[in-house]
Amino acid sequence: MNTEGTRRDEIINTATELFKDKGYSAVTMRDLATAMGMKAASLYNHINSKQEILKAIIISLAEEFTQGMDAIKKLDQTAIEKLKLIVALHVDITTKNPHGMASLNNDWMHLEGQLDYYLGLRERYEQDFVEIIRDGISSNEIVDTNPEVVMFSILSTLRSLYLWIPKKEEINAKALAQNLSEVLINGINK
Amino acid sequence: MNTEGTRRDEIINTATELFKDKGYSAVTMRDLATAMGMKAASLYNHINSKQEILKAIIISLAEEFTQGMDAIKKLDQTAIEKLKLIVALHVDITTKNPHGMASLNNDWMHLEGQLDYYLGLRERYEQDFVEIIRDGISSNEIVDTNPEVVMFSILSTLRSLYLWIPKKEEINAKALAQNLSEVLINGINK
DNA sequence: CATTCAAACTAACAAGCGTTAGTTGATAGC
DNA sequence: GCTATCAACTAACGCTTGTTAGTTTGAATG
Repeated sequence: MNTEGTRRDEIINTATELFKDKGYSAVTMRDLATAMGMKAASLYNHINSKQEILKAIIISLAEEFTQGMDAIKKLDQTAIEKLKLIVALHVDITTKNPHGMASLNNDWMHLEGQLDYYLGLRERYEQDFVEIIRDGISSNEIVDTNPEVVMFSILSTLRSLYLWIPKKEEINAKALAQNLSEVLINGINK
Repeated sequence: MNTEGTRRDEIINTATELFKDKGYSAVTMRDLATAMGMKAASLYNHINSKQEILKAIIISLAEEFTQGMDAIKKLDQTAIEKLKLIVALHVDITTKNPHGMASLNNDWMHLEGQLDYYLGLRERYEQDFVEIIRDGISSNEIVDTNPEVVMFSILSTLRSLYLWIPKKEEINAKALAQNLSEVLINGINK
């Protein structure tokens, strides 16, 4: 029963920073230790394994998305409105932790014990997403195209936000979400 | 002056396959050798280093994109028409080598000697891309939004195609490019 | 002052890494 | 049949990897 380790959190934050640059596999415990200003062995006073760090970064983010989607799909809203909320969800989570999103996107396959759990969350998320699009097509809100192509197109953009948000600090989350929704939903054709 | 090594090509193709699953850093020369049905040392009869394999995968793809963009930007066409050609370019290259596209997207930072060259090509590509969008806004073809947001949105989708194309064999390249252009340009709002 | 405790340290481990050197056996050209 | 070439092999190298064990330090608590 402690105050839940600030030192452990610092290690995880530093690791997140390093993982986004070179990926999980290319970052060594000695790299991480150097970045923390200590020796590699000392890291093990705070964490149990390298693997545990990756899990801490990825799983909490994945669960945050699942939770957000669960809330959105229960709402009594139009499909288009739900899509806008999904865009806002991604912008929000990514703004708070863009480097962690790099690991989520690129290093999930190096999860060992939690790989199946992660894949389950992801599949469920994509199913919920495509379901909202199908509803929108049925209700005549959304143009009648392949719903998987639509989801893929939107989700690819949202998943890449982590690459882009850190470069654009002038724009705030709300404005970006609105701008992005506009482009993704209404297109760019005049 | 030989027939330019089919065996070397097989190694590179096999490596491409392995890299897309686990990334460059997590694939060992012994993994690659096992997948080729030989011992690690034997690989060096055909290639000079692990690094050289990565370079062979990534640089040729990057140059193909540069070449495609150079051709498109010289054309006397509307901006929207040029965007459709860019979509087709990505669908085309990705369909021919989806696994290589995984390395291009995820392992470029592990290029050593050619990193600067690669980054130069990428920057030029993105500049050409955003220039086409700016032209489209000036000529009143494209809605007046932040051109970087537009480029980012489209390019993210195109760069993620490699994840998606291998799962959708029923759809052909031409139909996919058309479908995607429709969604990206005209949006999904009815 | 004595004790406790967190958080750093040194030293070392077995395993795995990319790569090199030198060798072998099969195939093709003279 | 001799020779050259190709593509595999065995054996080993020096280094790096994640991780463990045991120790030291300095600050807080009684």
